Amino acid sequence: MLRRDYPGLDCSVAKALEVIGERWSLLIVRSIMHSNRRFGEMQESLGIARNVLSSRLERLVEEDIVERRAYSESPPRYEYFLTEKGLDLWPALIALLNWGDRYSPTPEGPRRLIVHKECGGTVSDRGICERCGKVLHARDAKQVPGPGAKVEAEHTGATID
Amino acid sequence: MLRRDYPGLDCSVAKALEVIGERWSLLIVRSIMHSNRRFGEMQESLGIARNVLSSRLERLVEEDIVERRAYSESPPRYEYFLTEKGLDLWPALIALLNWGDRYSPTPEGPRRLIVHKECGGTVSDRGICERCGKVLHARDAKQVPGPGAKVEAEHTGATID
DNA sequence: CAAGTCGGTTGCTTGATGCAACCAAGTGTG
DNA sequence: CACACTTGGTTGCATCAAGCAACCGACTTG
Repeated sequence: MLRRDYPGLDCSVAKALEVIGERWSLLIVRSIMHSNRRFGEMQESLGIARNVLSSRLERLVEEDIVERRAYSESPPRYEYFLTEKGLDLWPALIALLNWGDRYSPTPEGPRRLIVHKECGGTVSDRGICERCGKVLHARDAKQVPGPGAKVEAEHTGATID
Repeated sequence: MLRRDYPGLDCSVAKALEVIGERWSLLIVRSIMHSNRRFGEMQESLGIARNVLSSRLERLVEEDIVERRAYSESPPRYEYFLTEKGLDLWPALIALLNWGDRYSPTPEGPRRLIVHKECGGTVSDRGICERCGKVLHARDAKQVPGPGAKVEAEHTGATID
């Protein structure tokens, strides 16, 4: 996106999009949710330009959506984790994922299935377990490959720690 | 956004963002949901450049998210409506709205409240009525100004027809 | 009959994105 | 001990999208 702000718009959707509405931002959040924590992993799995990934991560850290932690001092090496604010984007991602599944389907079926870790039930577009009925959050669910997944699909079975 | 596609990404979130992830697209959908149906209304309420609005609407019509109907033959005048596919973006918008409210709050409280038309209950971030517990869709809810709304807030009390 | 309305389009400038090359500080390999 | 490789970026450049203002065509209103 060009300017990331929507000046004068008194709207919480606009406020949200000012922060995560830039191209790639939500996909980076999703990628970290799927346990791609390192710069190179994200770059490769998303196919994003390195300079753009760098600037997006910087912004996401500024906005307290992502946390950057060193796992090695020398040479300096970093991993990126979602904060609570970042994890709270899960319902929006689930809603978008379901919309994408419904309207850009693969012939074989959903690319991914979201399941409730505790009971194994599938998760609805509202992030609710269809078996036990609980309203779930990011940590309660995991992703498993669905019938429409490509074989070389990135990082299957990921979970949030 | 520059290129609107995310080539090689086997992910329904990416598929969704290819369609509605460009800057302004979701806000245009939201604007039509709030009964801004005409070019000039949307342009003014969003503060978007006219050429950009024009190209976004064209794309949204192509993608069958928005429908363009003439309400006058001569001079040709048009109104834009959401299709079912467009209305199905409601859960994602609600999720983003709630996230925006939580993390970019006004001191006074939410800018907007979403209420269930039928029973008047407030609607949760999952699009569920907090009074009667029903899972709602776009047509079941309406928006009313909340305590954090600016006085000149656009089009209050809008509903979906 | 001049000014306003509506729904755009055109041209120009600015700025974001994509791509490839480069860099720095290590580590592993013969 | 030299040389390639890994990781996590930065830099420079070309291209494409967004913002802005002006214009336009077909009416309608005063």
